[in-house]
Amino acid sequence: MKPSPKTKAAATPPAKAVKATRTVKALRPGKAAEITEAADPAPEAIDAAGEPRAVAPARASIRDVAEAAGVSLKTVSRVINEDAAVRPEMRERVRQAIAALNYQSDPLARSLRGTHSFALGLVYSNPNAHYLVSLQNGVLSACREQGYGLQIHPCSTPAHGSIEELLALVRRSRLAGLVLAPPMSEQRDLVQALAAHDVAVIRIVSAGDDPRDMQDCVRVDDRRAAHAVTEHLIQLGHSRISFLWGEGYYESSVQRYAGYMDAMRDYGVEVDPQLVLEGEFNFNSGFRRARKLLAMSAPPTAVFGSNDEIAAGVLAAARSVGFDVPSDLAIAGFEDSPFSQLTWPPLTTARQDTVEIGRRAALRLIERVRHAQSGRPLDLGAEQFTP
Amino acid sequence: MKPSPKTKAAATPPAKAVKATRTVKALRPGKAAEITEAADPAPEAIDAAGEPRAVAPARASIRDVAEAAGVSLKTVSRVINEDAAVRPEMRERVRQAIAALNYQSDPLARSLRGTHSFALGLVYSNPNAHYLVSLQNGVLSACREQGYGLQIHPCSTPAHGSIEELLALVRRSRLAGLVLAPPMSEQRDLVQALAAHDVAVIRIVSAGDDPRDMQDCVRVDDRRAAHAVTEHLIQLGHSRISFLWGEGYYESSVQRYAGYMDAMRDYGVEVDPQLVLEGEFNFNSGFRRARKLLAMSAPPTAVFGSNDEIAAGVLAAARSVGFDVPSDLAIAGFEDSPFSQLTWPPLTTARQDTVEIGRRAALRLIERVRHAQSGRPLDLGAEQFTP
DNA sequence: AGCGCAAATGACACTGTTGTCAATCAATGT
DNA sequence: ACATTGATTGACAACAGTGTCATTTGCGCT
Repeated sequence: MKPSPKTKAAATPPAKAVKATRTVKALRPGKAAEITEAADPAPEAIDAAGEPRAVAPARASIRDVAEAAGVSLKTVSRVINEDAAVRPEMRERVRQAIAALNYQSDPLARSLRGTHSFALGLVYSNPNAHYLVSLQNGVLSACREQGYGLQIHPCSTPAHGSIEELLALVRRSRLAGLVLAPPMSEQRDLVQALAAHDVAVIRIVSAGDDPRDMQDCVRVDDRRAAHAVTEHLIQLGHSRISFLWGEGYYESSVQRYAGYMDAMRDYGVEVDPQLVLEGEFNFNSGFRRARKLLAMSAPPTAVFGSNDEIAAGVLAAARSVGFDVPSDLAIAGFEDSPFSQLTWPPLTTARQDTVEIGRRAALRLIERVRHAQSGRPLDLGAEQFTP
Repeated sequence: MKPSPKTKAAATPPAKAVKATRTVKALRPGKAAEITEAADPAPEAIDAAGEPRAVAPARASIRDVAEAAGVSLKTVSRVINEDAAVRPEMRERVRQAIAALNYQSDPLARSLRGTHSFALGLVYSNPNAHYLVSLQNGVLSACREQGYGLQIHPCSTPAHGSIEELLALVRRSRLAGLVLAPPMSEQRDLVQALAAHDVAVIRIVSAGDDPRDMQDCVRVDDRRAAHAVTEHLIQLGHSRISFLWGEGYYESSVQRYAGYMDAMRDYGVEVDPQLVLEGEFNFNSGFRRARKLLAMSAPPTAVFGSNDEIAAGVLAAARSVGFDVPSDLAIAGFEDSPFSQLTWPPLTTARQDTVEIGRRAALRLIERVRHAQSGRPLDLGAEQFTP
C-alpha cells in the first residue's frame, strides 16, 4: 500500500441541475472492495483422528414412528396432516411416538407426492431496500411459524416478471402460492393469468375502490395515512401545502394523492394546482421539483413528498437554496425507508408496519393453500375479515 | 374521514442528547396503514363455462424422455447429471429428446434420493437493508443461473443463529450449503460446528491476516478501501482526521481502522488518539461522537465514519452546531447504503460491489457442492483464485 | 477368433411421504 | 340376529428421480 497520486474523483451528480462543491468519490468496485477466494479446506482437520465422528443420528422417518406407535404408515401420515378421521386415542399414541423420536416430517418427500410443496414465493420489483426487507421479514416470520419455506423472486427485469417466468418458478419448485408485492400486485393481466393457471396468489395492494381489489388481498390504507400527514401539516398552520406525486401508475401514488385532497377538502384549505407536481418516487425527482417550487414567487410553506426519498430530495433542495427546515419550509414524507430519521432535522413521515403487512399476507395465503392441499373446500361464507 | 383535533405527535428522538425543533410524527402503525383482507374469490369466474379449461400439458418426466430417446431411465439421469460415462452419441440422442419434450428435471425428486437438495441458504444478521438486498440479489443471481433455489435465513435473535437452529434449517430443507454473511461468518465456533456436521459453507469475510480466513471464503478488502478513503481526505489537505469505529467485534471495523492507520502512516500524518473514537455502526453513535469532537478546543477538519450511517450522524451533528459541510468539516463514510447520495451535500464514501460479492460466494459454493454431490472429489490444487 | 478388461448401459431397489381403495370394526336399523 | 352404514385403519402403488450392482458392449491384444 503505497501512496499514489491518482485523484480522479469522478462522480455521478445527484441532480443534473446542481453544481456545488461536493466530496463524492466513487472507488472502482472490485478495486476498493477486493474479492479474493481461497481453496477448499483440507478435510484432515476434521477426520484426521480416524475416529468415526459422532454419526448424525439418522433422522427418524415416518416408518420409525409407525413402528414405535404400532400403527401403519398411513395413520401416522394422517396424524401429521391433522386428518379428522383418526381416533383421539390413536392420535395421542402417534403423537407420543413422534415426540419420543423427535420426528420431523420431510417437506421434500411430502411435496413430491402431493401437488404443492411447502414453500411460498415472494414476488417483487420494488427497488426500495428497506420496504423490501421489512416485507420479507414479515413474510418469512409467517412462513417459519407455519413450517413453510420461502423462495424470493425479484423481478429486476420485465422478463423476470413475465407470466412465463413466474409459472416456471412455481412449477419448478411446486410453490404452494405467491405473495405479490406492489407494483407486481397491480398488474391485472398477470394476476389473472396466474389465477387461470391455478396458482394461489395473495396481493398486497393500496386500498382503493376497485372491487377487484376486494379479493385475495391485503389492503394497505395509504389514503388514510396521507390524510393524517396532510392533516398534521394543516394543524401546524400551513395552508400552501405542496404535494409531490410518485409514479402515477403506482396505485399507492393515486391513494396518497387522494388522501391529501381529502384532508385539504375536510379542512377547507384551498389547493393551488401549481403546487401539485407529478414525478417519480426518488431523490432527484424530489430535488428538481422542490427547486422549481422554491423559485416560485409564492412558494409553498410545506411540502408533502409522497415518499421519503422525494422528501429527502426536497430537504436537500431547500438546503441548497438556503431555506431553513422546518422554519422556512416544513417537509413531510411517507416512510418506505428509515431515511427520515437520518436527516437533520428528522422529517415528518407516515409509517407503515410493513413487517405486519408481509406477515398477514403470508398467513392468509398459507391458510388458504393448506385447505386446498388437503382437498377440503374452504368455507367461503365465513372468510370475511375486517380488523 | 373527518378532521379530528387529536395532536399527540409523540416521537422517538434520534439522539437523546439533542432537543431541537423537530417535525417527526409517528402514526400508529396499523392505524395509518390499515390492513384489510377480503374473502376468497368465488371460483366460478374461471370454471363456470364447464369447459375443461386448457389442461396444463402434464410436465414430461424422465420416463418420457427415456422412452422418446429409446434408452433407460438411468441413462437419461446420467446425461442430466453430466456423468462422463455416457457415449457422446447417446448423450446427443438424449439431449434431443429432452429438448423435444421440453423436459425439466424436478429438483424435488432429485433431492429426495440424493443427500442434498438444489438449494442454498443465506444466513445473515446484518440489519442493514441495502447491504442485505444487494448481497441477496447477488447470491440469487448465481442461484438462478445455476438452477439452485435460495432459502434466506435472517438471524434476528441469537436463537435463530444458533447451531441447532441452523442445523435444523439445513436438515429440514436438505440445503446443499450455506452462505454466511458477516457478522455470522465471523463466529468461529459456529463455522466449526457446521463443518463438523458436514454442512458446506462459504463465508463472506473482511480480509484480515487470520490464516483460518484463507479457506472457504470470499474476502472483502475493507482495509484497502479505507486506505483509499483516508488517502483522499489527506490529499484534500486535511491532517486532523478523525476516525469513528463501528462495533469492535466486527472484523470490518478492525480492517477499516487498519486501512485508516495505513494511510496516515504512509503519508506521515500524525494520528491524534483523541480523534479516534469507539462506538457503533449507527446514526446516533455518529451523532453523539461528532458532537463531542466538534466541542473540542481543536476539532478535526475531517471525519471518517466507518460506515454511512455514522457519517450521516456526523453530518447531522455538524449541521446542528452550525458547521458547514464540507467547508468547515469534511465527512467521509463507507457505503453500506445509498444514503450518502441522499444527503446534501453528498458524502464521500467507499463503495463495495456487494452484489458481486454475493454472486461470487454463491457460485463458489455451488461449484463445490456440485462436485461433492456427484461423489467426485474436488481437485484442490487448481482451486486457488485471485482476481 | 478368442480372451480380458474397462467402459457403457440397464434392472431394480430405494428415498419419505401421500392418494386410492379395500378391509376391518363398531354401532345402528329392522 | 343380521344386514347396513359410516367411521377407522392399513396395504400398496405412485411421486420423479438416483444409487448399486449386474450385464452388455467395445476394443486392444495375442
